[in-house]
Amino acid sequence: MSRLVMHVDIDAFYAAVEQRDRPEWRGRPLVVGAEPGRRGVVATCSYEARRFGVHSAMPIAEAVRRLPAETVYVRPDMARYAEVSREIMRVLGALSPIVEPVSIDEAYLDVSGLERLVGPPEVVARRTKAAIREAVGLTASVGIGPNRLIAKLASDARKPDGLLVVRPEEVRAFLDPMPLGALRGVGAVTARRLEQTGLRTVGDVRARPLEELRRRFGARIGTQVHLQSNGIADDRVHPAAERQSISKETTFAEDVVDSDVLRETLRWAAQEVGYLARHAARKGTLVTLKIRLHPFETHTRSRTLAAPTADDRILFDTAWDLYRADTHAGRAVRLIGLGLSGWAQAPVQPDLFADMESREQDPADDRLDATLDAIRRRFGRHCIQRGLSRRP
DNA sequence: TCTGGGGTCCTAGGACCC
DNA sequence: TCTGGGGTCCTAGGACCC
Repeated sequence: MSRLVMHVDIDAFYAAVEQRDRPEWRGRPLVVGAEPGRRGVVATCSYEARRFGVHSAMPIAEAVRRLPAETVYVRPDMARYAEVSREIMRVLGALSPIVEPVSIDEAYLDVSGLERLVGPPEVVARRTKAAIREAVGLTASVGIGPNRLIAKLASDARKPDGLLVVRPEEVRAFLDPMPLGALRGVGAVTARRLEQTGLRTVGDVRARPLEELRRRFGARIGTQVHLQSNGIADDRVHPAAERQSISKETTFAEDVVDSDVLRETLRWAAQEVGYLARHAARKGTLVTLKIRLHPFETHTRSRTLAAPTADDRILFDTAWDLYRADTHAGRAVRLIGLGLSGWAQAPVQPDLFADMESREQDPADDRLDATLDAIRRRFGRHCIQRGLSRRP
């Protein structure tokens, strides 16, 4: 029996919450993000704003230039969004016992067993959308497919308020026309590299031999794009994984040279990180200082401690020491912050193969297993690390 | 145009050990 | 005097995701 994965994504989440709670903002361009006139970017914007070409991660100054005067700008209210998110995840938990939240407004669900209980995938998807709308008054886009990749692309394909089910026999036709950036792990840099060799769509990648892709782009990326272009991806859904690190950083309104300001900012970050770590019942051994210098040059400096800690004072002393010892000390600083990781008793992360080999054999896994076996035979047992699996 | 903040994972060189 | 091979840890940087 093949698995059925559903991806749920709330449309323009932060902006939708704001418009839901302030009716006078509905129907108007709305931006949630940095304050206009200061440094920062758009976190999310309403669909009315997207019509002007504005999108997430766009510098706020550029958004202001593009948007009309009646645009509403609001700062994010994370506590409120988190509350709405918890309610949405609760609703999803009532639909399937296997829910994996991937961010504040997105989740994967294993809906394999729901056919007999609820009905065909389309019905499951419609019910999900209706339940979310009823519970929190927001619209969601929902995609269902044989694995995470296809489910995610299916939910993206009909946004906003979308619904799409892609069946196994439809996967290739669905994927082939997509741009390379649709594949997981292919961002701007990799997409450019792929395009330089004449590859433009997922179908183009699928038409190339695996060996060539591996030779040109490296074992990891080559194998990943090959598998994905054939519609092969992780179909497992697991409950939330543990956090691997906790960090706090801030960008100054203007670049800072005053070391007192840097020191006190680092002290604040250490207190925040220490507090969060203690509340997560975590102690870490790796302290990482992050600085971004003028104009936009990022560096990290880290130190492994002899004993795990969640102590503000130790975090601050370590980070400040790293800063003072750094050759860049004294230059104008745009951003400073620190992180803590390397938890005591770190959870073991099985790699993709280990997990697949220990898994109970399922006839529907044959195609995936055959492909992986072939790759293993040709390139050695350890040629694929984690990578298609985004969570332990 | 001028680039947030919070994360994950991978790579690669050097140290160090056997 | 010149020089193994494998494994793991540490550190810095970078691609990518939401």
